[in-house]
Amino acid sequence: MKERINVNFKMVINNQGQKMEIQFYEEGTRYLHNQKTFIRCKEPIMNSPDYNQLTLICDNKEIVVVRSGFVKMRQKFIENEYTSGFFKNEYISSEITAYTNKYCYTDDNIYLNYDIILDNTIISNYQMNVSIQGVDKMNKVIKLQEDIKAHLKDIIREMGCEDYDVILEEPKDKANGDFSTNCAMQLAKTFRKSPKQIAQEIVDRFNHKEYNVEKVEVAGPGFINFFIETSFITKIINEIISLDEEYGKSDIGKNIKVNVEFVSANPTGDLHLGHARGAVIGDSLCRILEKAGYNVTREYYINDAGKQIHNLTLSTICRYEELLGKNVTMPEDGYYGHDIIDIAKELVALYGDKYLEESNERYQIFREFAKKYELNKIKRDLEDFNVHFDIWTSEQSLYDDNKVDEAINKLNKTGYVYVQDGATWFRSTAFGDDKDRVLRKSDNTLTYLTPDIAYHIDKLERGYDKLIDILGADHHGYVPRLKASIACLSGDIEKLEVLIIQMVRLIKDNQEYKMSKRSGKAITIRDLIEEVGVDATRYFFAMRSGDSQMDFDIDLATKKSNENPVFYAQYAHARICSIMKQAQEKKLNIAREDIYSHITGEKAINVLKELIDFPMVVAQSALKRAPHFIVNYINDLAQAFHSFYNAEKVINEEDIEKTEQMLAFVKATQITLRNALNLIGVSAPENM
RNA sequence: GCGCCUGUAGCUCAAUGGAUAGAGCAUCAGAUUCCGGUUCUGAGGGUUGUGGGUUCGAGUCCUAUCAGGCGCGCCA
Repeated sequence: MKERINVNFKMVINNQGQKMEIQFYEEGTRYLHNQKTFIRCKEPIMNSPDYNQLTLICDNKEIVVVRSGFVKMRQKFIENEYTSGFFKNEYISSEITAYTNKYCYTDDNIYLNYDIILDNTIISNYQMNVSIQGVDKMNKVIKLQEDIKAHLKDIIREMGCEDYDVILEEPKDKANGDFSTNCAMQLAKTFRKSPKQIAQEIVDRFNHKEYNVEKVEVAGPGFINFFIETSFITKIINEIISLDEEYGKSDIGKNIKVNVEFVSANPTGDLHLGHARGAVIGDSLCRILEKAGYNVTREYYINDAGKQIHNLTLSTICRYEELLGKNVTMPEDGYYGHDIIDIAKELVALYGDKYLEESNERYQIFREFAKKYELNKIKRDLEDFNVHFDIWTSEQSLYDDNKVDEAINKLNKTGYVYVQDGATWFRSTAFGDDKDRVLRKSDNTLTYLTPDIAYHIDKLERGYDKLIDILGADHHGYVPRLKASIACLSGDIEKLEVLIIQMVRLIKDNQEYKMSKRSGKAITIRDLIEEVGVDATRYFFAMRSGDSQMDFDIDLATKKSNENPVFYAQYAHARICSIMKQAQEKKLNIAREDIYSHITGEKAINVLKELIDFPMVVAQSALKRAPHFIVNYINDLAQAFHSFYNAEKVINEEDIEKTEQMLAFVKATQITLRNALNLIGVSAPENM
C-alpha cells in the first residue's frame, strides 16, 4: 500500500533570478489546485541516467537538482508555468509529490539531501527530514511487516545491492499473499538476471520461522508473495478486545491542532441536500482525524451580518404584514420558504399588530428574532443529524470585536492594498489569484471577503496549525482570493486547506428536481432525517468521494431504503449481538488468549485480515481527507463476516473451548465494526 | 473564452503507477429456513469518453480533444 506525502518547499529568488534558496519541509497536505506551480514525481527506474537528477525550470533557466543519500522517495521535477509577478521577489510555495510504501513508517527519520546546481556549479546543499511516527505501533501484524521489510533489505544487501529499499505491498487479491513485493523485478537490471531467478534466490535466503511466515512463493513475472501463519494472525483478537473503543487509533496526526470549518450556511432558511452532504463529510472527517491522532476543533461560521440577513428581515416583515391583512409584495431577493411565515406567526402571537408601521425598532427586533429562529432550527437539525460543533462564530461578533478593522489595517500595512474608482482593492493577483478583489466598495460597505479574511486571521491567532474549510463547489472560485489573503498576511499558504464538495443533484420522478429559493420548495435536512433516516442518509453521503457530483434519488431513498448498504453493515453487527446474547444466556465465556488455536477456518481468517487493516485504513482516510475509505472498509468487513457466518457456526455446546475462542473472535469483529461505523456517525444497532 | 471537478458494467459508484479493473442494485441459476426476515455461493455483463505521450507496467501521470457540472460581480 502506498501513501502519497506532499512535501512542500519555499523558494527565494533574488532580482537577477540567479540565486535561489530552497527550504524543504514536509506536511501531509492535500493537492493544492490553485497553485500555479507544481512539481510531480514519478518512480524512476533504478540506475537509469536521470535517477539521481531532478530538473527544475525556473524563469526559463534550467536548474538541476541532484539528490544523494537515502533513497526513500524519488522524484522528478516537472515545472509548470506560474505567474511571474507573484514569484519575483516573493516566494514560491509548491510541492513535491512523493510516493512511499504504506507500511514504511518507522520512528526513524527519512532524509533526503539535495545539491542545488546552477550552470554546473553547486550553489548549495539541503537536507530534508521527514519523520512520520506511530503507525508501526498500530498492531502486531503491521509491525511484523516492518520486520520482514528490514529482513528483505538485509538479504538484498548480502546479494550485493546496498541501499535498496524494499516496498512491501498488500495485494488486492488475497490469493497473492498477505504481503507481496516487486523488488525482484526492479532489481533485474542491477543483477543482470531474470526477475524469477532473483526472486527465488531471495526466497531461499528468507528465514520463515523467525518472521512467522508460513509460505513464500514466487509468482507471475517475479512477484514474491508472503503468507503469514494463521496462528500469528489470531493475535489480533486479544489486542482488539483489550483496546476496545481505542482500536483503530494511531498517532499519525502527531496531535496537530486542526480547525475544520464546515456547513456554515447562512441562517436564512433550512439546510438542504448540499448542506447535508457537507455536514456528513465534514463531521466524518473530524471523527476520522481524531482517531488518527489529530487535535480537532469543529467550527461553524455564521454569516449574520450581511445582505442575506437583511433580506431575511424584509421577508419576515412582509409576511408579518400579510398575516395582518395588508396587501404586500415580497422583495425580489426575498425568502419564500414556509419557515418565514412561521416566524411571522410567532411575531404576531408575540406582538399583535404593534409593529404594523415601519420603524427602526421593528427592523431590529424582527431581524434578531428571525436570525435566532433560523439559527436555532439549524442547530437542532444538525444535532439530530448527529453532527456537533465545538465553536459557533458569528460574523457580527467580528465587527463588534473590531477584528474586521484590524484585518484591513494589517492588509494595508503589507502594501498590497490600493484605492481605485472610489473602492479599496486587495492586490490578490500578486498571490496567484486571476484578478484583484474589492475589500471596501465605493458605497463604503465591505464585500463578503473582508470579514472572512478577519475570520481566518482570528482562527490562525487562536493557534491552529491547520485550517480546513469545507466548501460547496459553487464557491470554489472564491478559494484563490481567500488563499491569497492568507499568503499575504501569514506568509504561509499551506496553513489553509480547502476541500471542495461537488454538487448534489436531486432526482424526483426520474428527472432533475430544481430547488428554488422563490418557490421555497427544497428537500431539507429535516425531510431526510424523517423520511430516509439519519443512518441511511449519512451512509449514503459518506459512501462517495466529495470530488464527484452525485445524484440523490429521493424516491429510491425513501421507498426502497432497505437497498441502502447501511443495512447490510448494521445487520452484521446485529447478528453479532444476537450471538453474544445467546452466549450469555448459555453462560459461555469469551476466551482471552494470545493465540487462538481453534480459529483456523478460511472465512474467519479472512475476517481477521480485515480487522488488522483497520488502523491503517483510518490513517489513510485521514491523510487523504477521504471519509469514503471508511465506508468501503465497512462494506468489506461486513461482507467477510456474513460470509463467515454462513459457513461456520459460532456456538457449539459440544466443544466449549472452541466456542469460547470463536466468541472472542466475534467480539473483536463487533468492536471493529462498531468503531468503524462510529467514524461516519452511523449507529451500530443491537437489533434491526 | 478562462479556471476547477467529473467521465469506469444496464444503473449508482470503488480501485495505492502493479498481477485477471472490483462492489452494490438490476438480470439469471442454485443454497439456507437457522445464532435473526435485509443471509450465502455462482454466472453473464467492460475498447476505463476519444487520440497521442511518459513508463518494464497507465483507469491512475502528461498532452490534445469531446461530453456533463460548477465558477468567473464594487453578490453572499
